[in-house]
Amino acid sequence: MRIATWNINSLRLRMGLLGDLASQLNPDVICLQETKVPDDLFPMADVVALGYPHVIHRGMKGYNGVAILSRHPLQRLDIAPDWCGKGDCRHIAAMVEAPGGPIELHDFYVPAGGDEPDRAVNPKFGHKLDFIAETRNWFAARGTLSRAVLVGDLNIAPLEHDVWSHKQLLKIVSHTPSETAGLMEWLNAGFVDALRHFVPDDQKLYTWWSYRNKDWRVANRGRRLDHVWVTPDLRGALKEHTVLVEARDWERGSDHVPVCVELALG
DNA sequence: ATGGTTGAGCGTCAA
Repeated sequence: MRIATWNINSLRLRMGLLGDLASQLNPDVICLQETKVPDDLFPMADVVALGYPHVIHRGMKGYNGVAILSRHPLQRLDIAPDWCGKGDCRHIAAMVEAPGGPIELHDFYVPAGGDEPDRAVNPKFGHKLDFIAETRNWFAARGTLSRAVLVGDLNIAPLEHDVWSHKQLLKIVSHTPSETAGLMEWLNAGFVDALRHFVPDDQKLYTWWSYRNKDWRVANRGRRLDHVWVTPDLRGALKEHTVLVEARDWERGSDHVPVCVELALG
């Protein structure tokens, strides 16, 4: 079972690149964030033509938006609350048919949080902290989960080597101590960091490079904002991972690159 | 400290 996640930054603009992702990574399931398409305009026919007939999506005009595309049947899970009461299309979940039984799959798009890491002057930062506290509490209250996978653009790079300079980013939103501690609490509410299962903590690992760097590869000022978490019972099933770094050079690409994890289920 | 770029949609906000 191959599960990919990608902040596509507009699904309709990058439909062709989604095809490149599908052919290069061969995922069974693709989780998207920032689709930026209202549900009534979702390009269902194009997605089905790519080989993903089982689709759920939650979109709105202009911002946000998440979708799960699958080769295997899905059953939508509507058990989570409306995070922070905003109704803003940042989470979608499903039970996915898989060898050995269904997998519970969560696709998240955590608020970016604005520029100023101070909730007193920047409500977007407060929203981000509240969001990750709510999600952590909700998963913790569910007790020990099994056969669950959580992916998405979590907009936080939690570890020192998840950013190009730990020291220079400590006051930059995405790597401040309140965010990284909050994300680790959420992770520890029942998950294992699948990408760090494959790549040791002392090695640099990025999934995002700003549009604002002319030559992103030379500067290499990346951050690991995109994540794949699995419940501990699936740790032994983790088979391989891919961070599709070359996608950052795709013509009119996203500032995030796709990430894929293969699980040996059954 | 600042500025740099992109997308949605048409002024400006969000990232």
